[in-house]
Amino acid sequence: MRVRIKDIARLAEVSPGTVDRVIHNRGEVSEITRSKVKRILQELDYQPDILASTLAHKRSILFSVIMPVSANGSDFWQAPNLGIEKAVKELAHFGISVQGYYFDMFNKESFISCCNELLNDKPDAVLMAPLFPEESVSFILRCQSMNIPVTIFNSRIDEMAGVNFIGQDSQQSGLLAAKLITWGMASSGDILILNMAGRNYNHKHILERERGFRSYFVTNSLSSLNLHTIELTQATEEAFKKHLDKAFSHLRVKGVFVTNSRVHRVGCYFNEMGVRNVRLIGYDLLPENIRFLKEGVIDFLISQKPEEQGYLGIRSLFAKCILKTDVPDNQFIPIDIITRENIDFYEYR
Amino acid sequence: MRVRIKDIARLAEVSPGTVDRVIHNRGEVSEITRSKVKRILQELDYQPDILASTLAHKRSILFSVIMPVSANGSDFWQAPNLGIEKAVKELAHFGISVQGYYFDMFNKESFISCCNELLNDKPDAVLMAPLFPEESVSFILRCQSMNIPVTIFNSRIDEMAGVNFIGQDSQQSGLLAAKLITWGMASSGDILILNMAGRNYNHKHILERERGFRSYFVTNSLSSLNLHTIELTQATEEAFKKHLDKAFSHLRVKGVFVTNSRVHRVGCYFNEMGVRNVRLIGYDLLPENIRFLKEGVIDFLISQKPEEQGYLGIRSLFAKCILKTDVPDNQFIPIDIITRENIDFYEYR
DNA sequence: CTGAAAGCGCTTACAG
DNA sequence: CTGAAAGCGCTTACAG
Repeated sequence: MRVRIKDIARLAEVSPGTVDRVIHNRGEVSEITRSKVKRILQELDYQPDILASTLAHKRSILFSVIMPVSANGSDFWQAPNLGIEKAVKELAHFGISVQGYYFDMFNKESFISCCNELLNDKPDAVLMAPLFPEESVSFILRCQSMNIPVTIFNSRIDEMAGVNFIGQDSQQSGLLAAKLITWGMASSGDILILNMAGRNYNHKHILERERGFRSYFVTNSLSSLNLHTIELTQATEEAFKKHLDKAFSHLRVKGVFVTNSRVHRVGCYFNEMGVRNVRLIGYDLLPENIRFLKEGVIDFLISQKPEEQGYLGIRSLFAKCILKTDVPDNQFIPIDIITRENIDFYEYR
Repeated sequence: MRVRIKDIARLAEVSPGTVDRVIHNRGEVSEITRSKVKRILQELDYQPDILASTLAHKRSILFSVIMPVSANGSDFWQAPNLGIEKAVKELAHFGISVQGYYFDMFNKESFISCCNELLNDKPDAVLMAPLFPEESVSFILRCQSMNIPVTIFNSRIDEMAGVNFIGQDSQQSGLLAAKLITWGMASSGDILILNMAGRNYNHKHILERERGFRSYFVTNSLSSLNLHTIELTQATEEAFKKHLDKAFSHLRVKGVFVTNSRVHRVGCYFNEMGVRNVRLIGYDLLPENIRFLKEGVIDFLISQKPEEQGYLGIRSLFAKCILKTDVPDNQFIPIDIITRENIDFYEYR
């Protein structure tokens, strides 16, 4: 039979109310009874019944999520919401609700005002995509001073005590991309690395992917393949085409690695120019990318599983706030390899 | 504010007890009040508070799991238990406990006696790996006559109303294996398909993988690659070696596809005989397989995610018994592609 | 600093 | 066939 507060109370010769005060460190208990109750709690390994607890509370818990607003077209930032909704549905019985705060990822001010708004609403915990490193750190410090736990996802910032991270190992994903793009590649030639982030906002992420990608060629002595990084950040459509035209006319391009989700733009280029037999690999299951994957233009996509990141993010806050269980400092998301043959089984449920 | 039984009772001018009787079809209610209460329940879209409900019940729910005992060495059948335990931990607050019944997968009698034992314990729901198709069907029928919901996992049996399935699309996984083994394969040659199931018990599964694998070569007109199926079911170590020796001396073997988790045996053979540059692909993240994957002897492993199957299995029973929500007839597990570059992120958590 | 009592929303005997 | 009361384990005013 499970140990109840009532049992502890009887053994400690106090009332249930007092036991409750001890359990939750509410004070107003003499040191002597406190230690006595504490001892018995430990001896019997008392575990609270969180169903009864949440039922009695009848308070509702607010989790706040702060991340970029999903831009038109590239709706990568819409995906986490699917996972968040799933988690909320599962946990709705515990009186959990979620409030989202969406900032413009190219506008630091909008991030800061989101942060302020969020703190005004006094959430019980925060899940955040820390796109602006410095501002994120100072925001986290503010949260911590208000005793609000924080979990970050998608991109990392420097280690901070008490902050949990959920996301992918970017460098390893680049290394995996290199394995896939070179696997069984017979002849020598050139491989392009295309960086075309919307802007520099998340550079660390992207750089790590490229670093991982390049390291594979060094480790495996693939010197017959030449790597060329092309920076297309903020490139116009015209500049984009010009760069690729130049590369394809001067080099024997065997493969193209796009370091983010814009790989569909290269897919378009391939189709327009009739490029064939050039391997193409990039990130994220955007609808445009999936289309090219199914057509056979894109060979592999690496998924960051943004939905799962959102899901695990909320579960992480739940564990911290309600269950009071330990949460791992870092939860690394698997690096899923998606092809036209298995894509159908990766729709988020 | 959430609608409570009390609210319904007041509106229907009856007592909470009567509302409860209507909600759970307990009978002992006059048709006239029943329909009145029913109407109001629907109008207000009453949703029970399952926390309060389980707290008041104070009964415990028993889920039974029936699957093969994990054989020595090949512990594929140990993996589902990890997921099951994870689910039970998450749901422990709802008073759920799990009892496992393990049969010898080569012994039909042991399966049948497991079934009988299980039913004696009168579980609230059953999760089962239906290795013996006919006996499984008759067992399911017995469960259904006792109003015990059933979810099956890993392998399918013919469609049965009310039975939910969780598992992988075997044919598609074979097709994926073909894509990976041929991707960028330059020259012509031979490809071996090795069937070495312990016995014929799960033949359908295996056959579908082979069928999917072969279909890829037809669809993509890969006629320069010749496929050879080698049956090694129940082969001794000696026969195994003899078959492979023969194949490797007569054919220009470019790749080997093992249709189940025994791919590590081929890995051993490769190491012993110094076989190099032959692609090797198989199933499941057994420790022996992972070792060869990390060494670069096995190129790809396809994971059936047995842990996730177990996890989803229990969640499926939970949804049916406690939440009373709809559960999809078929839940297809993603077909994960595992390489030495991403294996580290696929340990089950 | 401590205890008795009422309540969270649902369920379960029991009485009529 | 129906209702009033007690209880699940925990929390929260309130009284002392």
